[in-house]
Amino acid sequence: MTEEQNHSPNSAGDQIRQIRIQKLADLADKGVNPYPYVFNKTADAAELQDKYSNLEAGAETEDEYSVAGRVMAVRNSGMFIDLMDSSGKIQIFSHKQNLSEEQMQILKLIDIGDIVGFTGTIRRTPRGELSIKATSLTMLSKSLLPLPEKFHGLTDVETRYRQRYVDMIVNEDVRKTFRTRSLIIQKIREYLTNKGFLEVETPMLHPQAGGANARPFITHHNTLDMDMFLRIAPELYLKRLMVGGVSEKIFEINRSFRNEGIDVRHNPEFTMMELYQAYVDYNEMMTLLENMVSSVAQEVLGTMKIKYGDNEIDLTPPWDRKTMIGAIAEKTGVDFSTCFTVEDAKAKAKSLGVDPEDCDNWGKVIDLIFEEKVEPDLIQPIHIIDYPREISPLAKVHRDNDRLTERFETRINGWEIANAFSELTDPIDQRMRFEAQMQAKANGDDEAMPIDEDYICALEHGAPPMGGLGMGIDRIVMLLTNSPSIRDVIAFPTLKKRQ
RNA sequence: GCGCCUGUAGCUCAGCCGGUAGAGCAAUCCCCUUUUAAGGGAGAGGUCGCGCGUUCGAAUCGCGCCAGGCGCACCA
Repeated sequence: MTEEQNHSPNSAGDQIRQIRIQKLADLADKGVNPYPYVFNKTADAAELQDKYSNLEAGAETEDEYSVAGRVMAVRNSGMFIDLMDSSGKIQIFSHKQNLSEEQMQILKLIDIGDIVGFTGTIRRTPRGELSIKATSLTMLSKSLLPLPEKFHGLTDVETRYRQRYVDMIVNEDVRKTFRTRSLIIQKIREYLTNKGFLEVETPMLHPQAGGANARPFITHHNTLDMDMFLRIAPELYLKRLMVGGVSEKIFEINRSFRNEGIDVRHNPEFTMMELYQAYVDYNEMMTLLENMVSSVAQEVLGTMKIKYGDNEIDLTPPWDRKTMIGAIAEKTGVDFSTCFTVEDAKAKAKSLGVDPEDCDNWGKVIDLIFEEKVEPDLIQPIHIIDYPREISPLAKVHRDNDRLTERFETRINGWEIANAFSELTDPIDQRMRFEAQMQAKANGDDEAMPIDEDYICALEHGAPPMGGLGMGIDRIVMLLTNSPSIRDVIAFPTLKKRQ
């Protein structure tokens, strides 16, 4: 945001800023660089709070430390300062007995929001607050703009997202969420590398968008003079790597982009983990997923029983498994395993109060009924298995039923958090699946996958049988941090440009 | 894309059956000087999201636009 947008001339904000710019000049007059290069910090706030937790009120020590952080509150004309670093807070006690006249002058120029370093001895005040009795102070960064109010903080949702740095300064919960996000991803990485998976990277710029049913972002490469697509999934490239055989177990954690609606569970760019393992099927993927997610929860939160909103969710494996058709039969009493035609399926859908108008095949009808009748009630973790062939163009046909595929989607709290298959490795079948997608596209399905000739070529060189799994990282983070919106777990969520 | 709600000082909010704006915090100056939402005093700070209309007069009423939230649609 530019200064012009943020501060109209003569506004209160601009006055505050002008006063602080004057303080920069005052500091310069005293020979102080308000933006120096280094500071020798010797302790974190939390470290000291922990180390001196048994120090009695009123006790003084000779132990000297240098701390640094952001000034969050000033009391008694600067005698007491709450200093916050990324670990926590500690109080600074600045008395004229302990500071030079020059230092006292600089103290007067400190504002809430400045980053300052203090050196001094540890004491606990008579009122019980652990403090650094300052013997020197160092301005480390003069802030020019005021922070939100100390009591109510920043609550305006738009400002929180647009100026996330302010949100983070003021709201400890936000900082904590992003630390937890980082830890979750680190633990997933650890889990997979410990199991022998190799982390790889594949292109984000694709000549055509594939690997999922979604509308892509289109961009243009000038020198090549060709349109390119931001990837909607890494899937087809990861399976090319499996053909190549760099490793029999690979994974990628990175961004995908989908040009679709934005809501509490969708951001145009989002983070997915996809993994592939040779010589196993989707059953192994279910086991791997539930073991991985539950152990990550255990490591990050110390428990497998998590709270999300009003729900208590138990991630302890094994998770429930139901076939899609079985789950529908259980919920509605209608058995689609003996229903073979689109017309028959549509008639059954209507009898259940579901409108199947846009469904042009059996599989889509089943999927629609599942979404409307079964999905909303799936709070506890569950693998929904054996999806219809028509809606699963990259999954191997089910070994016992050629109308279905060996595919599952895992749902937690009603959300799809993972999608996995026994990967389709038969190049002849894959070509037919792509052709069926092209037919769907011709019939108006603008999210149908285009045929990827090079991918088929890769399969024609021979891909090992393999299980593959995709997992939405943002949604896992939402669950493990009890965040109601995906924007709470993405540092800088996509927002419309201000005009 | 559709529906509902929101937008007033840097921040958090009043004011909204029309008479051109208030509080607390932050900031400024003074007092106080072992406080912790420190305290006391004084003064300052505003194109009331933007535009057009109705009206003698609009933060307030109407229409349009912008931005955000929630729900629906699409999707992971």
